[in-house]
Amino acid sequence: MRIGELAKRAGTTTRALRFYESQGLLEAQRTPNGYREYDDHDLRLVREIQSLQAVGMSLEDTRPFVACLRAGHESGDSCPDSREVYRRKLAEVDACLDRLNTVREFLLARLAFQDPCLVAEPKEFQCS
Amino acid sequence: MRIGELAKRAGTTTRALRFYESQGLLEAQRTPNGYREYDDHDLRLVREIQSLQAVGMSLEDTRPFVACLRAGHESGDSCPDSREVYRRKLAEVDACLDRLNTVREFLLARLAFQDPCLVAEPKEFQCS
DNA sequence: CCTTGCCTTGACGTGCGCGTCAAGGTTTAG
DNA sequence: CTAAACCTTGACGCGCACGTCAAGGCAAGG
Repeated sequence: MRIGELAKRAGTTTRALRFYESQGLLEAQRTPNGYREYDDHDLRLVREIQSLQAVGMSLEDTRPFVACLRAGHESGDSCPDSREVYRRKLAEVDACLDRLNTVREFLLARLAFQDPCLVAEPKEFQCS
Repeated sequence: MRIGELAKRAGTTTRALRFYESQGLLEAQRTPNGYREYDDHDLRLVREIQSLQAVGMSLEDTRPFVACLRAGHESGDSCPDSREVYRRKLAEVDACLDRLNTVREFLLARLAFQDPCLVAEPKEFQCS
């Protein structure tokens, strides 16, 4: 399939696919006229990238997963480097959760302090 | 005081202060030679901006607080617009917390699935 | 032959909060 | 007189993941 169809199947854009290629994440065969030609394996790679991005990973983070699939593994996360990314990301997420909880408490305290009626009517917190 | 001293007192840079001015967040008197001249009230404004940024607010978010202080209020969050920003930010934080918790569970599930020994030795989760 | 719709590379734009020169003017210490 | 340490405006850079145009080549339908 050509780049337009791959984009359609993966639910992305041709621009994104060309960008992945420029970053060395995706390779493509070329037809005699210079068009990129992809197969189902490439679609698999793109979907791997997308699902990882969906959980907040950068394109750099996806490299080990793509390499793992390229190496012939069934899933992109069955290689040590990929799992290391998982662990690092988990640590980042935990740190972010801690921070956000602190921020949340700060905001709640400020709102409560400034607007005592909200303490009496916590309904405001749920509906807006 | 001039811009360098204000920056030093606030623990920021002259570039940041000039940027705030370009965004209409900070105003400055000018001495005859064109130098910016600030007073303690301006230092207060800068500190307000910084403390809000520290909890993840954008410069746009800080506008109502600055305006509130300019209007003569004791604290920047004693005006309706400021409290509205607090509430909006709280909603964003809550949404972000939900999302991060989902991501966290995804990562934990993946790590557990791929690396069963981590289930037996959760020590890995704490020390790296 | 012409239009339509695909494809190519290249290059600049986006948002945000400044950092980092560039090229100069001012003030103060020695 | 000169050097150091301030100050001024202006303009480009950064990171990230592309979006968006530009200018053109290729293939198929009518």
